[in-house]
Amino acid sequence: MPPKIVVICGPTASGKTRLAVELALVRNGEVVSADSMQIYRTMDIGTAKPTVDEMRGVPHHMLDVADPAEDFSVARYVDMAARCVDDILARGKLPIVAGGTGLYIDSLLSGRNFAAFDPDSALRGQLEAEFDRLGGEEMLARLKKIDPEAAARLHPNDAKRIIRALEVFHTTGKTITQHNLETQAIPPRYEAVTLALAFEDRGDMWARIDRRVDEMMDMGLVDEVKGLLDRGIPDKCTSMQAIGYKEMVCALRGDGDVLRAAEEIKLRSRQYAKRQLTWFARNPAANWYRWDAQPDFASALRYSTEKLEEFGL
RNA sequence: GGAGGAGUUCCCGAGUGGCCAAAGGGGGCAGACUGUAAAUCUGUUGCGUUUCGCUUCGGUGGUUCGAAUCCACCCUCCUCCA
Repeated sequence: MPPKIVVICGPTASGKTRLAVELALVRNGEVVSADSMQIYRTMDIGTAKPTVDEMRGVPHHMLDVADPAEDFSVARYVDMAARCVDDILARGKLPIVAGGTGLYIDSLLSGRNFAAFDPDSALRGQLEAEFDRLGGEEMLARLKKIDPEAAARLHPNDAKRIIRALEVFHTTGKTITQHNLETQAIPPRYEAVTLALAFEDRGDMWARIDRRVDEMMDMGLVDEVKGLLDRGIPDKCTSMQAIGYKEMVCALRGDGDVLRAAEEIKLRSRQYAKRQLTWFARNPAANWYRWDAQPDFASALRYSTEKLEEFGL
């Protein structure tokens, strides 16, 4: 049997950080972040990275493990996070994976491995150029000849996935469909009890997100982004795709209207939260805990420990 | 007071007699997702008993076989002249 661990997921600003800490305190746990942007050093305010105070002495892992100028990826996340989890288990403590990046969480739990990848390969550049020149229909037709199943699933506009499917075939000789089947056959690395946080009412979630963005502005988001800009972090870096950063960069380079940028950040965060909900809703095993207007952590903690016990933790 | 201009579906905005329930964009809603994932992509968005019917384009009335599109009056807003 794979080792048992805890997962806390949910959309942005749903209280994951706080619940993870509370649970860790009562269950002798350590937190492993599953957040694709909190991995970057110096990106603290805009990613709502837990502060030392918020951590309340509970060890946190997978924060600040990469430089904003580096490229990061799911595969790297899984390698590093799995080591953290295994180490926590070896020390007899409870790993609590908490975060909002669904792909990272699922990949960590599944034990999935990934086909080789090189973002700067000649092949990749060539495929991208061909996609631009020939268009999606043409590239999808090409994929259909080698991997009809993948082609049937993909939309002609889905450039990223069409290119990746072709790339996997050309570099490994296996179709992505075949690769996926093989990786699905790998037994899960961990068995998780999943706690999913959300708000009963969407309007309450939005209000919470708005407030959080206002707080980020008060805490100095603008200066944090200026710092990154001064360091010359290229726009194409993964880190610069983060909500809160790309909008602010745009404003600072343009008319300097940071308040309008903050409104944009609120909007993008709401939309992101919806995508997260869609992702997590796919997991039939998730135990949802839905807040009313105000989160009640005492009650959520009771619910969580109950679920842990049912799960045998 | 005078001269122009404008009011379109949640928002912006096209549409100047039938092919208009009304382009396009935004937002909303829903979904996808296997090395960029806070990314990327898709569907949908007046109502209904849904290959058809009903209500809608500031208001009222009119012209017409037929109007968001033409006419009259009214209301609101904007610009300019007083």
